[in-house]
Amino acid sequence: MPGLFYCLGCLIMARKTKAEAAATRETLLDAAEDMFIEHGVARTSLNQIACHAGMTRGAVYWHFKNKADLFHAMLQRVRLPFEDLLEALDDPTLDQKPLEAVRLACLSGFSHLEQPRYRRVHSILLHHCETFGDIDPLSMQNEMSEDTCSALLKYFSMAAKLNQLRSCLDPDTAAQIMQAMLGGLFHDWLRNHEHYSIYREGARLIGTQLALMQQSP
Amino acid sequence: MPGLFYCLGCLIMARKTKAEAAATRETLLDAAEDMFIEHGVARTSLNQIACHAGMTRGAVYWHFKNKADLFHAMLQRVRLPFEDLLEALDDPTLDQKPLEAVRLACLSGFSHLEQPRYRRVHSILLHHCETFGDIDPLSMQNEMSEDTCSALLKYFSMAAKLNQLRSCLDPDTAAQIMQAMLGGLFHDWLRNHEHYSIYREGARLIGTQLALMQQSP
DNA sequence: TTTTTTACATTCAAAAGTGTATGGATAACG
DNA sequence: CGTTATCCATACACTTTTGAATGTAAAAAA
Repeated sequence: MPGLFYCLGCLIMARKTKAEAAATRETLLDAAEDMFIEHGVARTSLNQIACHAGMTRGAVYWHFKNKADLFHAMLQRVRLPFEDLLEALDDPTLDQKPLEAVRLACLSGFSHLEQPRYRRVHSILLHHCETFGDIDPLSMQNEMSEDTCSALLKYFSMAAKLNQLRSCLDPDTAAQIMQAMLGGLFHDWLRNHEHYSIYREGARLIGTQLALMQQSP
Repeated sequence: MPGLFYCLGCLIMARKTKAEAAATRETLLDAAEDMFIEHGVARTSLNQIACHAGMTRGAVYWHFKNKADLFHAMLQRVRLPFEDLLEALDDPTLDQKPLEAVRLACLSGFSHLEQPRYRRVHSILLHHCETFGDIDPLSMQNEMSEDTCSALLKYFSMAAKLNQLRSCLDPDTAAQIMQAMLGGLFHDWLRNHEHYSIYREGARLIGTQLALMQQSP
């Protein structure tokens, strides 16, 4: 346990190695997640974060410029789930089955979301922070929505061309309906993730919805 | 202009009539809505609210116990939209057309939401406040979701009994899908209400979705 | 090895916000 | 018409939080 000893009755924490310093940075971000979820972003002070991590504000101000900088670092530890969702859509074997591609992309997104760190950070973004500093969670949500909707539109258009979409359903409307469903599921599950698995329930709902949208052969 | 004059170089505001006092209370609540939407609930001080209303904190502390009390009063100026939605479902002429009842209930909810005060307060609840005092917006959202879902389930069950629901779709799943859609639409529109009308777009999407769910005769 | 930089803890000053106490003119009431 | 309670502004004490300054022992560099 290097660098830990007493000096004049006061506990002195000496310099850490680079690896140790990086670890304390992660510890601080973990502690910030905890406090943000429990008390909200605005109502947790940097001192609360430092204490919960077993340190003082000195550590926080060394690793981060201020609270907004720490918040930004916390966000950058996770990638947005819908990017993964879009990634999974790039499967060449699904070119002839666009609705199946949408289904698998949703499943991929759900499974990413169930990882604790992803879930916690997105819960903070959606439910535990107001507009804060240079970070506007609403515009971030809007970006996610637009990305999702445009990707969905692309695949629903393919489905329409392949005559796999019900004739009464145009691709735009299909994409909007699906995007609203995904957003609703997302918000709902983040509010009470301990009650059910978004992977299981989401898969079931998305599956039946896609079946409703599909042109019966 | 009663009760307004100068005294020793300092502007003195004398006692108002009861009607005037009630008006300043409303003015304070309006100002609070403005500031909450612009800066978030946690990051607006009572002084900012008072200044934006053209008064001082004295007025705020006279009409409200503290910030949480003011927030609660702001919420009580609007009723929750899904209560109206449930209200509209109580139409006896629709007993034989439960899916149509659901559609009309959604329309009723949408039209209520487009009233500025409803929209603003719900926008604050969903997007501009963290858990605050004795008010937990997440549990309020959960209550709204559960109420909506149980009402939807009731009517989708009726539809199933009347053989108006597609056979591949059980009432529970139908209610969950519809509730996710409504929640997604709700969040989406509150994020950028200036871009479209939830009444028009919502009506269109809900209509096609219900058509997808309906058993073709 | 010597010097410099790092990785924090501690301390301090300043600002902001809250709650309360006080004052004061007048509307409301008897 | 006199009294009282009201409606709000002002002033004060207190707490909380922030950002910066300082100290320091060891890691890292020279």
